[in-house]
Amino acid sequence: MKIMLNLFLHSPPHIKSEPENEELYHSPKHKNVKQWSLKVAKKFDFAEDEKFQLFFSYNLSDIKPKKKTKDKKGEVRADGKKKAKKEPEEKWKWWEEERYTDGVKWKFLEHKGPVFAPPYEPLPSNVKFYYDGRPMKLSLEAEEVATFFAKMLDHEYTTKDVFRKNFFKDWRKEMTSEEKAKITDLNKCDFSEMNEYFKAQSEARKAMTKQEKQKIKEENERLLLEYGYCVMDNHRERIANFRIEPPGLFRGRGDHPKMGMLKRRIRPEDIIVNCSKDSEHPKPPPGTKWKEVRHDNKVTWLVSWTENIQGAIKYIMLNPSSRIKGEKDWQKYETARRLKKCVDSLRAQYREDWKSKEMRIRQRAVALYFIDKLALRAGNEKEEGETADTVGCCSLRVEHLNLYPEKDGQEYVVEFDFLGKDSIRYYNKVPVEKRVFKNLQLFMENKQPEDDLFDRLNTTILNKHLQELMDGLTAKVFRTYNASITLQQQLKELTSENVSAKILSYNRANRAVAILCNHQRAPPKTFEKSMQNLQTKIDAKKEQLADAKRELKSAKADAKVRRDEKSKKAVETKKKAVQRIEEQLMKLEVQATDREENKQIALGTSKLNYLDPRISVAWCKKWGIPVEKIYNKTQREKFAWAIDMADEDFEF
DNA sequence: TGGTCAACTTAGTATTCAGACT
DNA sequence: AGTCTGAATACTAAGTTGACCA
Repeated sequence: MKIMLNLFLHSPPHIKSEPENEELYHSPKHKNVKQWSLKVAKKFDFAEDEKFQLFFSYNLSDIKPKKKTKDKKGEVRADGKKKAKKEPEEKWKWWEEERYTDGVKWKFLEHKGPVFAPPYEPLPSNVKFYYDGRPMKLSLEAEEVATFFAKMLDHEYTTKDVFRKNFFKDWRKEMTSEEKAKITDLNKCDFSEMNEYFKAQSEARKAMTKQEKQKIKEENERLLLEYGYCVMDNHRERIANFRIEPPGLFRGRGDHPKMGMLKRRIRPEDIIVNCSKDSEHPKPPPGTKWKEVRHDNKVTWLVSWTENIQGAIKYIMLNPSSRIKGEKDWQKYETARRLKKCVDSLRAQYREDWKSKEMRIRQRAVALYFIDKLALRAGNEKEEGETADTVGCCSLRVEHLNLYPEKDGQEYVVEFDFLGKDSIRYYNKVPVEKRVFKNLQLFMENKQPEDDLFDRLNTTILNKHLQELMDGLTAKVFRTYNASITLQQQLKELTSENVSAKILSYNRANRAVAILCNHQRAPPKTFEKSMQNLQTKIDAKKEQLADAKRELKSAKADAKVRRDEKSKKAVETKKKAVQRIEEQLMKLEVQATDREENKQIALGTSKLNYLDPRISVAWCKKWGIPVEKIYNKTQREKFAWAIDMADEDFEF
């Protein structure tokens, strides 16, 4: 199994040092061997995953069950013979294999560990920091933190009080006692020279020659090849995030009390490595140690560390295309489909519960109604002052809704206005059933605006209840279910004739879901401009159309006078031209509509996380639309299981 | 019963890339 | 070839859920 690596380890011929100024901070050990073996690989044009094998102790083709026998690696390479071009290797269909049942996530796991952030590079001496108008040389530690702030100067974050306060407090912790004594007021700090330096740097980066850019690209590819994959149970799998988050200033979303705090640098001593006992364990950089190496095959992560802002654990895990993520995703949609089967009786049940004598049951039932009807999130309690003040269903407060017995010609209207996940505003006016309305009035009676709406309910209680109604049912299943069923229904309703119109319909259906789930985005910075460009195009096209019509008219007149074949033909040609231009115009207008409607709506999140991909795949197959029109490469990789297994009859 | 922690999914935004346009 | 733009990807914050413990 370890043939390859050993072979190379024993006989590296003159190990030419790698090109200078290469950023090899991440792969300090063995680099020459790897460097060399990579060169060999390139020279001989080995297939990609053969290159990959150079880095691992594990020889995939020895164990891959389905692969036809290939020649033994060792021999081929030993004599340096060029291999036949790899035939496109068939993709592993994990969805056709048996799954683990007992909570075991894998039997074998080998990887190379994380890639650390590059070390801090001190500023050149001509780039100065000024305090109170006078230049001041900072210690390395203080300087590094100062650069984090300097880089953000153009961002409005740095104008916020909380951000500045948190930053300054953490910055001072990094200062020497002299610096601390001197630097007492952030307002007297002048980072502008540093800021300009970084701007110049990024300009310089943009202005690099092709060659230089190419070199960086190649280095990144090499890094990806070595650190970007692991071996899990006989298969090479892509890792999602193999780089450790670099230090910097914490940027929370919304009104976050911790914005501006220093996110500290992660060292090997902070890292817990998870892999199998019998794998080749990743090595920490020379002179360092891992915090711990464990072998827990009941979890999916490869590396973890504790972050210092919230004390949360961060993980390195696999890509969505991996078996371990794919199975879970598939399972999620199967749970949602089971909900479909029982949702009617479940709805009947909570409607009954609106009448319950018990307050807790009424609250539970009304909350569930919101989760079902409005696709609200569960809404866990959060620690006050630790995070932005956001809520979900169970954590709604009285101040987040207004009740209108009658509004805009509708009865029993509830107006929601609150900040949800990521501090995205949820605003909605919905007519509800009378019983719900009465219940809400009751829940809000004698309460202050900042009191909980559902004071007898939390997510634990709700999910316990749901679990009793259906195995595997939790609040978030409703979001998945409602999103997917909405897509399916909309696709049935909206579909139209030609391909581009169909794709517009698909986007519309997708958009209906995004609106349901309140997936918003900031309007792109270039939005107005790009709309304008499109409008210019449309105007030009209109003019072109007018011209074409004029020409057609005169051709007709001409034909009337001349009455010969040639002029008749000319009329036909002009007619065609008008038609063609009309179509083009329509297409542009459709595009403009699509874009306008999408201004503040993000389709990606629902597409990636809520819509059963089999619905989309089935739709594509039914209408002969290439799946590439709907899913890009990454998405096709993530949804490979669905693309392979769904036929046009698939019903969610 | 409530609090904490761990593990995992979901989320918007910043950055990079690629290809259309000039 | 250089620039501009939208799409793809990278990044990492912010949720949900369930287990465990007192």
